[in-house]
Amino acid sequence: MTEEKSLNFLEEIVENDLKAGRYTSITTRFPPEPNGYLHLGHAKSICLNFGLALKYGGKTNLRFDDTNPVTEETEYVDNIKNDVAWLGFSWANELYASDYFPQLYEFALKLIRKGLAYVDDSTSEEIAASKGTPTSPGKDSPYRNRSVEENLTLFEQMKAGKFKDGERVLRAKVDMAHTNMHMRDPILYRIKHAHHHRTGDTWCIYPMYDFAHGQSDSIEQVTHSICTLEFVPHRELYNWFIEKLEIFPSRQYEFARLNMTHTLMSKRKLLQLVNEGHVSGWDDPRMPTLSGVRRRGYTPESIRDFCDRVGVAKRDNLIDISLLEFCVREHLNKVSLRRMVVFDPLKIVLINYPEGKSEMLRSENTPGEEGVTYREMPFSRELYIEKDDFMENPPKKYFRLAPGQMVRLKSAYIIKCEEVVKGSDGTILEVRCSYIPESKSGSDTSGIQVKGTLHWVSANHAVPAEVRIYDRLFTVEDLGTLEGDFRDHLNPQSLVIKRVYAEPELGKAAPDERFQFLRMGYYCLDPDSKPDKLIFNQTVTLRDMWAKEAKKG
RNA sequence: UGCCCGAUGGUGUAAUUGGCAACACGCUUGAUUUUGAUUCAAGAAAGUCCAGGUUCGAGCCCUGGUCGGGCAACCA
Repeated sequence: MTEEKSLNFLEEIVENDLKAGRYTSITTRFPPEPNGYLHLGHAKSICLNFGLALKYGGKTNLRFDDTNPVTEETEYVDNIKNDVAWLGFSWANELYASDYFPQLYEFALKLIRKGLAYVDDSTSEEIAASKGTPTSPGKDSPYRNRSVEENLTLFEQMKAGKFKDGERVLRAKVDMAHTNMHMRDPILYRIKHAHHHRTGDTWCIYPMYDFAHGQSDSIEQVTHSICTLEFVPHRELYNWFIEKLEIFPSRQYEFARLNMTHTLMSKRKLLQLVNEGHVSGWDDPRMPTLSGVRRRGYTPESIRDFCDRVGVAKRDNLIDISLLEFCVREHLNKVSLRRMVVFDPLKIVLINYPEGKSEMLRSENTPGEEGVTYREMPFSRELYIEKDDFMENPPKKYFRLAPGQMVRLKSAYIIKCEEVVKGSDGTILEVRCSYIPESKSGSDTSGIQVKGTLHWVSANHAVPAEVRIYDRLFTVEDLGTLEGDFRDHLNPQSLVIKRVYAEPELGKAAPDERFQFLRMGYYCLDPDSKPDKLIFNQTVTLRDMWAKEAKKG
C-alpha cells in the first residue's frame, strides 16, 4: 500500500534544493491577473503551487498581478478568491502587485542610477520598428544615452503626470542585438492615466509584467516561482533584474499548460464566448471555468484528483476530457444520493394492481455504503418508465421490457408485459402489464430471475422538473491547432433542455446535494431552480455499455 | 534566417539516474450485480522521432538530423 509515487520534475527540484540546504522551507505563489475568471488550466497551476508547499511544509501566497488598470476589476478579484477557496486551498497571504508600486518605483530609480534604464520618447511604433526581428538585431533608440540626471528628472515627471499616455516609457538598457527578444531594452514603465481598482488615481505610471512579477516574487521571498512554458524566454530577464537590483533570488520554473479536448483554455476566447452570448456567462455549466464546472456539479475533490492524474511535465499535451469525466464519476459514485427520474415517459398500467391504491416502497440513498440510508417512494397502478426501456421487436441482447417479457422495477416488483395499446396512427399509448405481488423488493418469494431492472416513477405522484443536459462545447477535439475561427466549431447540441418526471423526494433537493438519477447520470440543482420549478444540471452521464452495444447494431 | 523549449502505447505520466519499458484513462473479453452503473478478473496495445557513436549493456550519455511548440503587445 505504501507504493511510492515517483516525483514530478518540480518536486525533484524542490527536494534537491532542500537537500542541498539552499532553503529551509519553500514559498510559492499563485499569481492570477484579475481580468477574467479562473479555468481548469488555473486549477492545475493552483494544485501545483499549493500542493508543493503543502507537501514540503512551506506556504503559498495568493498574489494578484494587477499592473494593468484598464482591464482589471474588483469583481474578478472576488471571484478568483472564491474559486481558490472552493478548490480547497488556503493562502498564507492575500497580496497585490499594486501593493509594491512604491517599492517598484524605487527599483526603477536604482536601475536609472546604475545607468541601466532610460526614458525613451519614441512612439510605440518607433519602438516596435527598432526592436528588430528574431533573426535580425534591433537598433538603439536615439534616447538611449541620456544622462542619469536627465533620466531621473524625466521619470519623475512621468510619475508626476506631466505627460500624456504613450508619450514616454522607461526602458531597461540591456542589448538591442540580443538573441532573446525580451532582452532588447524591454519597457519597464508606461504611462496610463487610468483608475486602478486598488490604488485609485495615485499612479499614472504602471510597471510592465516583467518589471513587476519577478520583483514581487523577490519581495515575498518566493523560492520557487512556477509558471507556464510561454514565460521561458522571460526567465533571462527575470534573472537580470534580480542580479542588477541585488534582491532576493527567486527562481522561475516552467511547466506545460493544460490543454483539453473539445474545449478552450484561453481567457481571451472564453471572454469572447461570454460577450457574444454563445454561453450564458462565465459560470455557464458548459464553460471550463471553475465557476462553470462548479455549477455543473463537479466537486473540488474530483478536480484536484484530475490535476493530480494529469501530471506535470514540459511537453505539450492534450488531455482527453474523458479523464475529467472519469474523475467526477469516481467521486460522485461514492457521495451522490440515488433518485429516480423518467426523462421520456412511457405509461405502464398494472392491470392486476388495485385502482386507487398506492404504497410506499423504500429504496437506498447510497448503495454499497455501510451506513446505508433509505428514502421512500410511492408506487401505484399507473407508472412511467423510459420509452427506451420498451421495445416491441427487441434485438437479441435486449433485456428490458418487451411483449411477454419480464423486468424488475427497481426497489419494487417484477412486471410482465401483457399488452401494447396503440393509437390509430400506430404510436404506442401505453403498455399494460401484470405485476407479481410476491416479487416485492426485499421480500421476494417469487423465485423469478430477470435480466433487466428499470427505474420508474408513479404517474400520479411524480413531480415535473426541468433537466439541462450538456455535451462538449466544441465538436472538434483539438482547438489548438485549428486554423480559422474557433466559433465555427461550437457544438449546437451542447445544451438540451428536457421536461422530466421526478420522484417526489426530489422536491426537497438542496443546492449542495449531488444526485445520481438511476441509469441516467449525475445531477445537481441549478441556482435557477425554484421550489415550484425544479431545475437540474447534468454533471455527467453514467458509463453506458448498452449504448455502445446498441451502436454496434 | 536567429534564439529557446520539447519528443516514451490512442491519451497523459513513470522508469530507483546506464540494467527485462511501468501506472492511469480509454479500448476488448469474462464474472458479479434489483442501476447494461459500481466492483472484480483477464487481455490487446509502445520497443522509446531518425541516423550514427560510447558501452558488456542506451528510453536515459555524445554528435548530426527530423518533427512539434514558443519568442518581435506601452497584455499577463
